[in-house]
Amino acid sequence: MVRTRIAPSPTGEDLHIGNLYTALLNWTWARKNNGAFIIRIEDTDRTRLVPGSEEQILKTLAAFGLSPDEPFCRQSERLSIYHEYVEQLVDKGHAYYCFCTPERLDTVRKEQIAQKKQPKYDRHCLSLSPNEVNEKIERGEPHVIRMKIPEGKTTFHDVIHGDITIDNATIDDTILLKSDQFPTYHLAVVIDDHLMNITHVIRAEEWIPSTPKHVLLYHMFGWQLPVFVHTPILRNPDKSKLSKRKNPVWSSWYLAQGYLPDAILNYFGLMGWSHPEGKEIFNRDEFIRLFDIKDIQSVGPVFDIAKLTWMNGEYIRMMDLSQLTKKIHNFFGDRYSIELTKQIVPLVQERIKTLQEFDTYSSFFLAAPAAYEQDLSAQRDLLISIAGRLDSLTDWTAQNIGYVLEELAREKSVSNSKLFMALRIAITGKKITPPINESMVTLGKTESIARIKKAAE
RNA sequence: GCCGUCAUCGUCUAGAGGCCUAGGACGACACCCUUUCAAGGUGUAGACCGCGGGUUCGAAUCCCGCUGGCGGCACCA
Repeated sequence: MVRTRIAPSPTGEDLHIGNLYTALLNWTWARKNNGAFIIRIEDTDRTRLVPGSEEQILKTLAAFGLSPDEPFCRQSERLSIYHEYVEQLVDKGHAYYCFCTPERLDTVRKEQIAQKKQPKYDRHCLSLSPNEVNEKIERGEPHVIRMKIPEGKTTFHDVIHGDITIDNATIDDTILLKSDQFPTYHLAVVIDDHLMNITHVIRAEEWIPSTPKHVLLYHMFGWQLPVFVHTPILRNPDKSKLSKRKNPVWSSWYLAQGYLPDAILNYFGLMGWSHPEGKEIFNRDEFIRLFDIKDIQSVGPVFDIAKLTWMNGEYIRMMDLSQLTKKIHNFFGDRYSIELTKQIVPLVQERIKTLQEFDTYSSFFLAAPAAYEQDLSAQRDLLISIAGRLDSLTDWTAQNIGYVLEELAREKSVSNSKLFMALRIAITGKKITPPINESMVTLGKTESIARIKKAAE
């Protein structure tokens, strides 16, 4: 049975968008194989813990419909398990206690760098006798447990990258258990993935360099290796790893902007993977059916928000009116009444790319413009004529409005373009708006004419 | 610096030796439509497949080297 997982750290304000991408891949692979997708909170870094982060991450995942098949777990509640296993490693001679202070470590590292050598622990504490170790522990000296990297080379297979070999000499005697008795990622991830029967470790490729450590640990424990799948990492436009300095990275930011979960996930489906028929728009079921981890490309794609925005617009366009109306009304709370929303949605559905954009198109329905995007001083006479003509209109429909205004333009020898632009600015204050005649119907005759007269002042 | 990894239009990608004078999508641009801006429709430009060698009758596709990008080198994950 296929079992996948994602292992977010509650050290940020929300789920990182890159983690959402990995979550999608893991979730999809589990779904495709009728397996299980689980969430494990990796909260072993007590200093970077952010309150509320875990809750937000879980909430975001749920909002995207990537819910786990089992209750989530926290590494901080599994400390005794890590202690038990790391002791096994010490007993077998695969790990050792280290009492070096951070200051000494720092000094050693700086010397190594100055000598242009690779910064690596110098195994200062490896020579300690068992008695010395016991004495130091009894005395309460702070200590960590380090992995004793054996000589040789380590090779592992990755579904996307093929065989990867690393010389063990380049691997540091990594800390497995920190002085606060919490495990480091390397120890915890191996133990948990094994104990939780994870079959496929699908994670970002930034983990490739530390995978040999994990492989070594599996060997030391005598455990079977999972399948490793190192996925490309999403990039900023400058190709660096996606970061919050250069891009919005918190998943719920996209939700708050009015991007739809399905559109975002569909967009991610195009990152490093492509539909066999070249289709751009496809739903989750189709993705599950066609997706295969072996087809993922190894290049790190740039996260292109312009294409995401286009795709989101396509999703909005595909929604039926009542569904979209409900969604927009919920999105804005009481800012737009359900009745008003219902009237506006048909006017803007084709043009909005995000739910948030609804507001930029529609805010003039709520209040008369406070400012005009274009100067109307040269159009006063024209506006007054428009107001007069509309005032005499008895049947207030979009068609009639269009008819009389077109007639007015002809009489005045003014281009439609000019007349309607002046009207548009007068009514909405903006240059880009929903169809103006229909908008005026929604706004009502009295209000519309009042706005035109005001603009002519 | 050391280790690893990757390399097709600005971006996402198709391409697994001849179907490629390299296809699609986003974006850009142009035109059309039009009771208007936008939206929509149509079309155009855009990669000599990072560079240099090889293998082959034939290479974007295979091999080698180089260069460049990216990632990693914490008591962070």
